[in-house]
Amino acid sequence: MRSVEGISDLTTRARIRDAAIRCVARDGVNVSLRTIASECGVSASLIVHHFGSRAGLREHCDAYVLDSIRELKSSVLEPGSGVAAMLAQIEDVGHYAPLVGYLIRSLQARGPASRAFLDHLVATTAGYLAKGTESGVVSPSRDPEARARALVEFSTGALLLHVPGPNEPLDLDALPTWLRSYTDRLMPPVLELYTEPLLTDSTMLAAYLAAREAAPS
Amino acid sequence: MRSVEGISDLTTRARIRDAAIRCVARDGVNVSLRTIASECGVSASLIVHHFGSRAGLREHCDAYVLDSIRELKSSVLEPGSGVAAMLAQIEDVGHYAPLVGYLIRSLQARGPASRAFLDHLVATTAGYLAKGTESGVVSPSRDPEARARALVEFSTGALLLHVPGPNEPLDLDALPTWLRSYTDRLMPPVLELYTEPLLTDSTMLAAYLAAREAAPS
DNA sequence: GACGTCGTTGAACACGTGTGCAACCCTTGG
DNA sequence: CCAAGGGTTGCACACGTGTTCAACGACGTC
Repeated sequence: MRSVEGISDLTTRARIRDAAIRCVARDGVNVSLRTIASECGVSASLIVHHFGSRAGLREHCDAYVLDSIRELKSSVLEPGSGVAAMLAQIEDVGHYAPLVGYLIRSLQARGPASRAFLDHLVATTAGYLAKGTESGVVSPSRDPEARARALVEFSTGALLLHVPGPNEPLDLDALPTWLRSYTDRLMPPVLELYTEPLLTDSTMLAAYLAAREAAPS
Repeated sequence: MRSVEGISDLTTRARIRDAAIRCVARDGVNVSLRTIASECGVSASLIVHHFGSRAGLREHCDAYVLDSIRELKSSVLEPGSGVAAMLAQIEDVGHYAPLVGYLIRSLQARGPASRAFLDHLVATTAGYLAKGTESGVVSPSRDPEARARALVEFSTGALLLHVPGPNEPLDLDALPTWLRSYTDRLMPPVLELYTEPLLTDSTMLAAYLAAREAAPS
C-alpha cells in the first residue's frame, strides 16, 4: 500500500504531490496553487519549481493516481471472490480516500485522466462479465464491450450526480460512510433492474431498430 | 414555442437572459459576465444593473430554463405515443439547443437547478413506468420510485461523461447530430440490458441483502 | 423649459490567479 | 576556506474576475 499520509520523510516532490492530491479531492480540480502550497507548508513558487507549471503538477498527479489505483485494484481483486470482495473494498476505502476523491474530481472535470480511468474500468468490467458469462451467472450479450461500457458509464455517471459540485468541498473523512450509504440506497433497485428485465418483451428494441432502419443517420 | 433567437424587439432584460443562456450552454457556467455582455452587445455593468449580481442572473436563468423545458416537455409528451415521440423530440432538439445545453451545463455544475430538473425527470419517468406497468410492457418493481430515480440517474449521468468538460466549449449547432450519434451508440446495449436480464438468477441480490443483514449500517 | 427618472456606459477598485525573478540558506566538493 | 549549486522563499507582475460609482443622454412630467 502506497502511503498517502506521508510521514514527512518523503521527498518534497512527493509531499507536494500528496498534498495536491488531497487538496484536489477536497476542493476540486480548480484548487489554487497557494492552497496546495500551504497544505504542505511550502511556498507556491516551490511547486512550479518542481513541476514546471500547474499543468505539470496536474499531469504528474494524474499519472500517479492512475498507477496507484490500478495496482490497488489488481491487488484487491486478485482473489476475485465476487461480491464479498467488492463490499470489503468499499469498507476500507477510507485508507485511499484521497485517491478515490481525486478520481471523482478527475471524472467530474473530464480531464485526460478520466478517459484512461474509464477505459480501465471498462476493460476490468468486461473481463468480469466474460467470466460470469462462462460460469453462467451473466447472460451473454450481442456486444459485450458495448454492454460493459454502458454499465460502467451508468454507475460512474450516477455517482457524479451525488457527489458535491465542482466547487463545493468533499469531506474526505466522511467519504467511506457516504459511499456506503450511497450504495445502500442504489443497490436494491439496481440489482432488481439487473435481475428482472425492465421490459417484458422486445417490442421497444424492435421498434428502435426499425426506426433506425427507416431513417439511417 | 418560446423564442430563444430573440429578434431584438425583446426587452433588454430578455435579450441579456437569452445571451446568458446561450453563453452558459456554449462555454459552461463559469462564463464571465463580460463575455455574456459582448454576446448581446451591452456593457457588463448593465447586466448587474438589471439582475443585481451574477448570482441573480444565474437564478433568473435557472428558473426560466426550467419553466421553458417543463412546458416544452409537457407539450411534446402530451400525445404520449411512446418511443416515436421521444425520437422525434430528439430530432428537433436543434430548436431548443441553448435550453438543452444550459441544462447540461447546469447538471454538470450541480447547481440548485440540477436537483429540481432531476426530480422533474424522475417524476415524469415514474409516471411512464407506472403506465407501462399497467399495460404490461414494463415489469413491476418493489420500489417504483427508487427504480425510476436509478434509471434517470443512469442515463443522465452517462450523458455527463460524454459531454465536453466544464471548461471546454460545446458546439450548439452540432448538438443535435451529436446527441443522435450518442443515442445511436448507447441504445442497443441499453435496450438489450433492459430487455434481457443481465444476471441469470437472483444469487447476487440475495447475497447483497444477506450481507446487509449481517452487517447493518 | 426645467426636473427627475430610467437605461446605459466607461473607468476604476479589490481580489485572486499563475508565473517570473532575484535573493537567500545550506550543503557539498575542491 | 572558498566556490558552487540546488532547494526554497518573498515580491511583483500581468491578467481576469465581479462589483461599484460617477456621469451621460433620452424620455416623460409638471
